[in-house]
Amino acid sequence: MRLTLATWNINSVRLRLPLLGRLLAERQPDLICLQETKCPDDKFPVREVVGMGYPYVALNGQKGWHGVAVLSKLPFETIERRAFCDKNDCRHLSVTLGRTAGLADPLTIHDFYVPAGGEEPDPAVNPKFAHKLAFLDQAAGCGRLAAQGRAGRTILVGDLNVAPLEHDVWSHRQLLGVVSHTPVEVEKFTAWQSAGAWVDVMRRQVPAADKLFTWWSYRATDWAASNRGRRLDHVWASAPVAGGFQGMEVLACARSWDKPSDHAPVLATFEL
DNA sequence: ATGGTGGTTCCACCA
Repeated sequence: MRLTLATWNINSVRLRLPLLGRLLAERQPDLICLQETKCPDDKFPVREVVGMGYPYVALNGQKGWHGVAVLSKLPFETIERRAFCDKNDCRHLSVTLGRTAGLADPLTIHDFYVPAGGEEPDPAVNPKFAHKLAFLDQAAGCGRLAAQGRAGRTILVGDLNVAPLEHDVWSHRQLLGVVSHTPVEVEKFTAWQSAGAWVDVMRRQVPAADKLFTWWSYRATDWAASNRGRRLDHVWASAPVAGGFQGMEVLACARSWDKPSDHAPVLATFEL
């Protein structure tokens, strides 16, 4: 069975519902993981999403900010929401597809929204950066998650808010001191990836020496002309799933849609 | 050097 999944930091699902409709109509992924929905669960546009052909909806949202959601054409066996750093932030959601989705062996999909970390890359003076580092440590230290990466059929996606490789940013040298690309974050991010032996499938397709971005700041006058991007959104797969990886695409054109998110959707296809 | 949210409806806080 072929499964296409998408991940997208949509930066307000209610404001960008028409863009979500366009993405789903044009690309028809089997499942999409959203981040920064900025929407409490009781205000989520479920009816509209069902009308777009996605009858299965899992939500972990809150008022104002953060928030993740999984929309699917295939039914879920289970839904889980995990809290990190003893906060009630809505930053994680996982679903399992199984027999009812036509899969003999279950597949678990994790949707993460890692804290951005603020401006100042010093945990001693910036509690948001301290929170980001603690979150990465906790994610890396989560034994169940690591076990799913090492032994299970699992995919982990989301806005992980770290650009780990030199060519995941427009200028490695100029961003070494900028939150998202600092050595301390990259070290913790890599430790998380190693703990679960996760395969970075985006980089399986695009060599590490080539630039690869998923996010472009709103602050640039012309995002495409300056192309000062970063790869903040990721698709990780456990080895058995990565073995069936068919390809991925960063839908950079969505960054030029009317009233866009500052993140582009990423689509990935697997033969399961 | 922009954009979204929510309450202070213009401004703080977050990304």
